[in-house]
Amino acid sequence: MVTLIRYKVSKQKVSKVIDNVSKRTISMLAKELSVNVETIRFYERKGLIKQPPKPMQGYRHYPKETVNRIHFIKRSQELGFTLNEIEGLLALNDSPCSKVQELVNKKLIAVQKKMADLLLLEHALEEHLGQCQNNDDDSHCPIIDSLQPK
Amino acid sequence: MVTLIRYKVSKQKVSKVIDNVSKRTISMLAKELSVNVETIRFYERKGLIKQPPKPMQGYRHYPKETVNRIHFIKRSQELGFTLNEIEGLLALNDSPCSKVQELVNKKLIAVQKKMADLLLLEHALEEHLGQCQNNDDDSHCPIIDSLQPK
DNA sequence: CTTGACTCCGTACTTAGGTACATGCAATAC
DNA sequence: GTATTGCATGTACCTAAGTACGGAGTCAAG
Repeated sequence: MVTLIRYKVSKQKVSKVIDNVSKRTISMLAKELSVNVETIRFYERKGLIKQPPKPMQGYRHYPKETVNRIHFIKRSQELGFTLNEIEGLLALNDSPCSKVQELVNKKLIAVQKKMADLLLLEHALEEHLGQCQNNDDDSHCPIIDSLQPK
Repeated sequence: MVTLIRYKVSKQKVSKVIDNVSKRTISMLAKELSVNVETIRFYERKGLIKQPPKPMQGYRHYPKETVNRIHFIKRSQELGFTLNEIEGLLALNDSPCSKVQELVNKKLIAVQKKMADLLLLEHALEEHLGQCQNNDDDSHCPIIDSLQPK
């Protein structure tokens, strides 16, 4: 009987059909999410995801839940949140909306501040470049001079 | 004779008058530039400034040149250059203007790219916050949902 | 049955820009 | 003359977000 089943339906196919009970090893999880295996281990060490128990026999396998969780982490990272902040977001799962808004708003303000800084920087760099427009002597650069004291 | 001179002109005053031969120890240098002593040592290790020779007796003293050099470093940092890039800038001291322009222009483009990224981020964050506007249920936040997969 | 690929686990290394500490000696203050 | 700063030197530590490695165990294919 057993051999018959194994003959007809390979483990690979089973894993694709019955998703939440499939043997999703760490490298399969990594591939599914396009992240490095080491990154997953790192998140485990950080406590961002919980490590599934190791069966007496064989390797650990990861539930769909872990996939979702890492997905959440990655999306939040795209929004510019640090892992520490994401830890906070994850803990906020059923928290009042106002709390979440507070965090997101803080991040928004930080982003806006960073942009303002970069705008100043942009102008300063442009001004420096402007000095070179009126410079006939290519062997010496006014930018270097203007970085020198006094 | 010696005592007479020391009586009339204190070491402090001498150090202010004859600047390049004054005994500028590392902590005086640090104070002059408002940087940490450890930072100067770090720059020495990095090769950004050269360590003056240690006299047989007493402590090292630093020439005005080092003051200028660290000044240059700090100004360049304000323009967003990394220490590695500044190493390049310092080497460019008498290089053609076009080379310097190239470096500065590269930095300008990087700054502009970073700003564009942040702008997208800003919109994304604002949009997430917008979802909360139409949310009556403070006990559950739509932002969290929208970070979840599918 | 052996080979190659994968997992597990702990630890170390990476970049950037410093900061801190431990030890020993030098110089200055009182 | 001693106590307190200050310097010299080397090494370790810090954050962030991973990446790499070494050794042992395990699994699957040929």
